[in-house]
Amino acid sequence: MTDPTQERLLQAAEEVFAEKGFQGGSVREICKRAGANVAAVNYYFGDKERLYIEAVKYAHRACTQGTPLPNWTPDTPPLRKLGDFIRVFTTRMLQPSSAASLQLMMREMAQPTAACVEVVRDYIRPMAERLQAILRELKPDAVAEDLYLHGFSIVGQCLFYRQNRPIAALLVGDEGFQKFDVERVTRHITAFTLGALGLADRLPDCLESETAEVAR
Amino acid sequence: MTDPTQERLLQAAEEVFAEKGFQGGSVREICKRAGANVAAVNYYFGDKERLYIEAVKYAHRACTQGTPLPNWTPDTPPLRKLGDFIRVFTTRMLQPSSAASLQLMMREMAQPTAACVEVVRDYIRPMAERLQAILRELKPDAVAEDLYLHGFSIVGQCLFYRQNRPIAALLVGDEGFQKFDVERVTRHITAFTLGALGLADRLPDCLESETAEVAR
Amino acid sequence: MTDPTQERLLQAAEEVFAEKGFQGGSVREICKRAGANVAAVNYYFGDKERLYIEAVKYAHRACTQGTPLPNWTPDTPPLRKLGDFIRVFTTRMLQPSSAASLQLMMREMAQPTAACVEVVRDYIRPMAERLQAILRELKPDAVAEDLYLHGFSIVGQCLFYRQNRPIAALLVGDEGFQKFDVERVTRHITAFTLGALGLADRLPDCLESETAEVAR
Amino acid sequence: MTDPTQERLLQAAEEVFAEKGFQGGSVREICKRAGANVAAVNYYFGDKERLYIEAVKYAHRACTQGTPLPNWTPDTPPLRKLGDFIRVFTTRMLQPSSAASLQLMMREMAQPTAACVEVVRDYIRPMAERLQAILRELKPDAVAEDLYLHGFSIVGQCLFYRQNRPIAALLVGDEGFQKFDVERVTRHITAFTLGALGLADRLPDCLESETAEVAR
DNA sequence: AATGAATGAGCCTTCATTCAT
DNA sequence: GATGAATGAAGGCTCATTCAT
Repeated sequence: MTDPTQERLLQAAEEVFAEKGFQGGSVREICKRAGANVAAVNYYFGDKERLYIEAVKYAHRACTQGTPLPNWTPDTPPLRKLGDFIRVFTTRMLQPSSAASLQLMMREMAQPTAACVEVVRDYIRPMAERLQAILRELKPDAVAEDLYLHGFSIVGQCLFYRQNRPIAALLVGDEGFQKFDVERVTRHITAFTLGALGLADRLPDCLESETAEVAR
Repeated sequence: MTDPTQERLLQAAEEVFAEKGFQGGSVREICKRAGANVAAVNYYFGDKERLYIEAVKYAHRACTQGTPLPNWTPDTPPLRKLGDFIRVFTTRMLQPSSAASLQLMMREMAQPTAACVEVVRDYIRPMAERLQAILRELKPDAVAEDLYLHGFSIVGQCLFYRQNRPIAALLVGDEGFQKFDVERVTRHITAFTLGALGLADRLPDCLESETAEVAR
Repeated sequence: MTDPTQERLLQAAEEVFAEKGFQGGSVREICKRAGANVAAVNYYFGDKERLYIEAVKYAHRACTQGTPLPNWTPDTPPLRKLGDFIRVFTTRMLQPSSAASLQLMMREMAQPTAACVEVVRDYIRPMAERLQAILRELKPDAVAEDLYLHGFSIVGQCLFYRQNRPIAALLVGDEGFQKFDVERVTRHITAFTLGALGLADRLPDCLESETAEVAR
Repeated sequence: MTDPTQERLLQAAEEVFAEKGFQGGSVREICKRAGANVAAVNYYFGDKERLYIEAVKYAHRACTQGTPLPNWTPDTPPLRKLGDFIRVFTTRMLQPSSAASLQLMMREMAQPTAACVEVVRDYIRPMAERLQAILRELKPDAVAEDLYLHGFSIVGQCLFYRQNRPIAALLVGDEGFQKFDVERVTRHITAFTLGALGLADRLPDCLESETAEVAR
């Protein structure tokens, strides 16, 4: 992790695998891009598959660490938390900085490998549980399955902008897609979701977060 | 197209590419599975990439034809159309029959290739325009971009169940995911969406479609 | 078998494997020596191991076909058969024509692989049974195990000249080893064996075979 | 030589090279088995080939020291010496204790390397000369070449049981080969050889050695 | 003296593709 | 028109070896 060659290999692997997939990316290209020897992958990671898994985890780490959730206090109101959550998610989806990382994650979702299990366990489940907790505060009487359905609806809206970005861009044009920036999408999804929860009038409670708090 | 060998090649390519991706799937395996000669791919399609594109289009055709939209009359109320649309989409996402086709589509979304352009033009854009038309009927004063945002929210909810199925299944368990069947998910997304549109009380107008109408 | 490329591959494999062993010989070198493509081995034989097995069998065929046993008639006396057998064996061991073939066989004996089973079944067992039959005629009252011990003693004497040729040549010098030609070794082993069988006075009955009959 | 790491490397090399040959055995595995560093081989022996040579010599030392010739007195009769010699040789060939050592020696015979010269000079030639001396006592009038031929016949019979053990075991079955134990083979080869020397009636003079004398 | 991190050469195999038939 | 034999390129990986410590 601290070894600079290992770090460069992970970065290169993230880019190459994101661009060409596990099968399409070659160890040779990754090493070349990382300025390392052909044998470096086997030396540091054992084999190509393990490098891939580590690259996926590295990618997810890059995605989440770049845009963390705010540090809520015990008395942060749940609506505020929900607004924060949506904003963090849309930010992750739309900011171009971590394009390769997200691309790699999307590949992993489409065709899960051994990496998926580790990523879900280490990174996704904690996020999911935080969203469930927020929704439980907002709908204390709902059964667990309904909470999941609501969570899926919220997250599904956010993920759309990354997972189907090429399609959306083809539909509305690249310049058209530019208009869907973080701010606009966040406001839309927040309003859409509050309406669905029957809390349309509480929209201001959600959006008062300073954007500076979550922007990196 | 009418050549039975060509047809078998497309089916085999759909399966293999869905399972292993473009790079992972081999021409040899596809030909073997289709009972054709090793050179058949190059003979019928020119090269592997063109076969892939045709397989993606074939897959999308299979997806849409398997679960078509109902034939609405001019006086079908828009809410009913919206309900139908959601049901058709969730059905496509959740029914296991067309697993390979959808899997291949998901791959293409995650990493668009030349096939993506053709699929969007031939199959996705028409669907998108129908949804835009429905939403325009429901919100005649909204600007085009807001209609898109609403459309993305609706479709994003539906796509979630396919694009992130492995993750969702890991979160709630395989047996837990079974509970999210077409009926339940359809009702949830319809209700969630109507609420977001401020039409929560109109839910019955959406759901009166006989399921037989959309079941294949 | 009839394919000239396949034939050349077998010959090249025999030489290379004889010289460097299974691990030491490379597919690349074999193909190069055979004037074939690098992929030819996998195309014709599947993998390196199968090529090796076929090369060993090819080598044994070359050894045995070059110096076959004479066609005995029902009334050929057993001593004559024994003399023929010894002469054929020493000829195979000492004639330089099939050096590579024998070298490869010796390697296989020292470290048997999957090829050994097939060679024993197809080529060695028939020879062994013929020797057993001859010995049974000469010693009708001996138990089977004693016949094997005698057979091993006879064959062991012959094999020595090939299996330990480098050592013997180092002991007596290369020019000294030259003196142990087929004729002399045959006479010695025949006389030694007849003496061991208590038939020393019958030596002439053994050696009357025309050498032309077994020389190639 | 006295360095314990060097000793462990030699033992490990003997085992690995015996099992997989020079090319098949890897320096890494040898070092691992010896609990030494990857670079230890190059440090102690220069390169892999020199380690191999030392391992072969080490193996031959282990073979001969494990079953030494008895200490004959000047008046030990030659027939007794011959019997001892045969027994020592068959014991070395058939006792399973030194399997790895002998296996490695057999490999070296089949494909002599630089190690062969040294082994012959240091270990084999002395043995050969002792056998020549014995035979010279028994056949004082024979020419040197005939003495060699007789020596080769004797040693060839013994070596057979090791050099062609896999083949013999395939011919008579593994359990069948078990019956050829040291005692039986020794008696057979001794009797066979005495008969060949025209001394069949002197068999008792050969076999009176106490077995304890040659057992390790 | 002795180590282990790091390397470049080479391994076997699979691949998509072509060409003569 | 349609095939299958044959190919060159490239794949992942293992190897013996070296060099700074």
